[in-house]
Amino acid sequence: MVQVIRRPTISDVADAAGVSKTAVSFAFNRPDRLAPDTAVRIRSVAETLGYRPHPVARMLSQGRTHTIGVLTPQALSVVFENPFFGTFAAGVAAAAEASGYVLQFVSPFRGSLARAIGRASVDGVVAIGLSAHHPEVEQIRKAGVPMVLVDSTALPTQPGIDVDDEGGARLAAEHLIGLGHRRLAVLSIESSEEAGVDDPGGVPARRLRGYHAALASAGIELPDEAVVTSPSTILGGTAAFAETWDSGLRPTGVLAMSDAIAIGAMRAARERGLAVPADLSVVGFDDVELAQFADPALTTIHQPIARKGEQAVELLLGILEGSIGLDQHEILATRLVVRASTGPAPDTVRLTTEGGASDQRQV
Amino acid sequence: MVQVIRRPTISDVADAAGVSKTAVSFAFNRPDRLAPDTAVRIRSVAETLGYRPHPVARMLSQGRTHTIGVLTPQALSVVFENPFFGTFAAGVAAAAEASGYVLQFVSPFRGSLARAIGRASVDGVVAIGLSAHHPEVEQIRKAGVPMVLVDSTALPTQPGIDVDDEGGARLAAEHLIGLGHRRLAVLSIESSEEAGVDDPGGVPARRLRGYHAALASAGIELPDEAVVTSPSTILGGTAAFAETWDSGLRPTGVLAMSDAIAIGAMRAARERGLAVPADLSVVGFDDVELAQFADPALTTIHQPIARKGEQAVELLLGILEGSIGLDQHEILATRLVVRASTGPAPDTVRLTTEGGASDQRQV
DNA sequence: CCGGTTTAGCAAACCGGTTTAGTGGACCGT
DNA sequence: ACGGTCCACTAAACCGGTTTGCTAAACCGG
Repeated sequence: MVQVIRRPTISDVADAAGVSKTAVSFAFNRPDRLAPDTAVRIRSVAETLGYRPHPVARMLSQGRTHTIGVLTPQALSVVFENPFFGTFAAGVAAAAEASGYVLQFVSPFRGSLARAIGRASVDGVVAIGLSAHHPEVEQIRKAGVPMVLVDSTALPTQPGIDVDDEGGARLAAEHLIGLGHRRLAVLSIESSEEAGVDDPGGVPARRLRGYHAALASAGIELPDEAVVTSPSTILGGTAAFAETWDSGLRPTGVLAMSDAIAIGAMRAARERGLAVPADLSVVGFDDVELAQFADPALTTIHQPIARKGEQAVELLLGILEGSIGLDQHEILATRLVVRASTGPAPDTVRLTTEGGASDQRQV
Repeated sequence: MVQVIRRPTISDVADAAGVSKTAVSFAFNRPDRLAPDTAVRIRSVAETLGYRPHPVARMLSQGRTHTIGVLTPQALSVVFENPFFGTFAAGVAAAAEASGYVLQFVSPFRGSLARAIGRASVDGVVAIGLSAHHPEVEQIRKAGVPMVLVDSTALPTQPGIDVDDEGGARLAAEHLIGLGHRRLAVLSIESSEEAGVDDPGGVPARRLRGYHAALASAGIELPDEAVVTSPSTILGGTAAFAETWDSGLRPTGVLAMSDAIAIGAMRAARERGLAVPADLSVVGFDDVELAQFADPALTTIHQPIARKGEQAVELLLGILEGSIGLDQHEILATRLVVRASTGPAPDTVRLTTEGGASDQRQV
């Protein structure tokens, strides 16, 4: 009912032009194998008939779909709400579009990513935030689908793209330490997968190591209760800082593992009468677009989010055409971006400057 | 080279189980047509062989892809950066996932959407922000691909989902008028397509009509130079307000056609020493997540962005299975959400309250 | 004028499933 | 013992392209 007029097939064109199916196929794909004027004639017949090669049929016979899948460990309905993912997807899309590839998003189907992959018609896959030790990764690899892991553990036999999370985290902590902060709190993020929370190769663990490294070499202690984990959202950050503060901790600096959490934390701080950065310094992570528009503008660790997406598909396409080995692994640099949410520690202020931060409530 | 181990086909399973291809197909799709134990046996053989039906082959023979396309008039690399689109996509994804459909995003290929659709393997399409008068819409319809237009002109023969832009805009304007504002500026958005800027059915035109309607019935004039258009981004809003203010206009209220523009305008206002809402009231449009986290929290017109996406695919799926006619068109409600970015007009303040807004700089 | 090479185009196999139209045997009532 | 149903399963056609191997004609130099 829906499709009244049958779409013309290659046979229709062949008949109308008085040639074989082969000739029509050649007219589109290998014009050099036809006399020039024949090719032109066939194409014009095809045009008047409104013929378009059926993409699915073409996929089947060529054995390639010209589609790359983006694998997410969470449902798409949650993942698309995340601006970080949006930027990553934009990068993926840019590279895919440039190479004429189409994008398909793949999320767990009835609880299983492997099942979902089986239903997807893709040449290869870019997986974001999927732990390399995830049990399904092995299944997918066995299924023979080339895959690039982004933000995952570096695995020798598995191509991947990462950023220098540990180095970035260290920069963040060193920045606060350099400003005189000694009492710090870490607002950690939940790993996107259930099992991965304490995956030693996961992003949260890597960032935590970076924080620890900087603190250790400055001889600063980070008590366990000063590390609290929450979902990487503004509300999550608000709740996490509230929990920290209300439990009696009085940090002068906050190391947040995402910008969303950092912004939420600033909100909670303001609600408690704290001024940022006069009373509390906050440094985020990721440098999403929003970070520069926050109030105050957020000091954070920049990572090339979109670039990660581009690199991932470039790597994947290289693997698909066989020009790149499977052991390729790239680590992109992170850097500190100082904006307005960090400043000298309150204690230090009294010693070095005078005035400045007005409303100090130290404990 | 890449795919060393050939993926098992239905014939492999048939041979291994000593049955016909048909039987294997039935074992998966119509178990009732097989003796129960045979079906079980076949499935277990398939399992041990690691057989998964080839999705592309299945698409070809069934004539359905179980994929719905999301059509965007701009490149995906720009569209994914837009939080509004992210929320819309989340809604689309929620409905698609619930029905077991896969998502494919389709953007112009070599400048043409029709070309892109021709390359896409989808059962139907949800188009966002595509003018119904766009020349390509007709091409796509002729191609026989069912399509639901979102945020487009209502066309009698074309199913669509819209929100009450005009009514929402009127609410926004009435809100400011009710607060005593008389000198207003409108920050308009560029239509997503080049041609559509002055499409009388487009979203910007509809919202502008709503503003005008409210102003007209209050007897307030809106000079042409008080309507300025910019891209729907924070920076766009900053620039637009700057342009307005620096050209000598001194509005006490701003009607922004998107939240991003509103937030940008607040930023520009603050840079000029204006306090929001004491000196300037700003009302946005859309109610994206960010609106509630802006400082001050943004008064805006709420529209059900994600719900629009859900409705669109529900409508599309209904059309695909033939249970819904092609003339269906839904208009979702909008409503005013009052937060902290609007308040009494400065002039009025002196008359009705005393004190309150401190730092008034009227001209 | 002749054997060898190129050129232009075609028939048929193939990709991996689904679906239609049977087929042979078991079971049934009479 | 016999015609009719049912049941369990299969052979072959089909979806709409691409690709391989081949043939007949045109072209070539000697």
